[in-house]
Amino acid sequence: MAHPEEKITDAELEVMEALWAAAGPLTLARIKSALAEKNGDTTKTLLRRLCQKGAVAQEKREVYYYRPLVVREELGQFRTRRLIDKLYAGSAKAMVAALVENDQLRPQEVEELRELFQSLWEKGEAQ
Amino acid sequence: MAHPEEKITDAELEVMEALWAAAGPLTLARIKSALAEKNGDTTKTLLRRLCQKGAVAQEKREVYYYRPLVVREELGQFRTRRLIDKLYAGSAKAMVAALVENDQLRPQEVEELRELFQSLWEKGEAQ
DNA sequence: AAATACAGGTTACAGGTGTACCCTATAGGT
DNA sequence: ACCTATAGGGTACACCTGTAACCTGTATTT
Repeated sequence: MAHPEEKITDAELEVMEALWAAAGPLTLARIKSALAEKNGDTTKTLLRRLCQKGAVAQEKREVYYYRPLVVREELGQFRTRRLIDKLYAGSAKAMVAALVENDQLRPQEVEELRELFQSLWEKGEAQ
Repeated sequence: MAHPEEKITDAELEVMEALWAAAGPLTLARIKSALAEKNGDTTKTLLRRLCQKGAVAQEKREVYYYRPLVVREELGQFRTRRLIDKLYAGSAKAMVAALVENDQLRPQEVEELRELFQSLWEKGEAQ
């Protein structure tokens, strides 16, 4: 699959979270316990689908080990971009402004972002 | 439906866009031409589903007029919050930082956001 | 050894989603 | 008056998604 990011569903994302959270490849047993799933068969299905989609690789040892092929940050970027395009007319700034407008940022975060944009801007001015 | 925002699909969103873009309620004919749809029947289905979901209201005159019940900005906020929770560990700041990191903001926008956060911060310091 | 647990592989199945067809009545064009 | 387009209402259908059952062979427990 060219862009596995596009196709990862909500339930599949939970499995990806387990894989991302781990230091290395995980067995099915580890994934299931990480997810504390009632019926582990569901996890098996999700893993199979993720492999089909190219979002996860399986490595055969005594037992299969699973490893994420999609990077969490890239998925975040992809989803964010898509959201901006669909609901903020393509303007990332519009989304950030809406976050401010809707009080989604704590004072502490406002302060940190102020510093971030300040230093970014100084860098821009410098050249 | 309690939260129609949760359930609006991609295809349905196109119809919502047409309704949001208009000044007032639209007829099916107007919506179809706004969407320039090959097969207008699909739009009929989407409109019907949106009405069922409580995202759109129909008003009977000589012919039905359709009006959005979901507000674009609220849908944006809802989707954004969900994305932040799922892929940025609930931190809006992390998402904004990622936008910066991934060069999703034009210099002009950086400047505007710098001013925005600067004035926000000054307001915060003031009290 | 018998019983249990479970990985790997396959199949199932209900509900959601995108896309579309059919039918009927009516309105507008010729 | 007749033809054509189409709104409104219903139905269809393949694919996706969440959830899970079944089977078989092997490994672990008792």
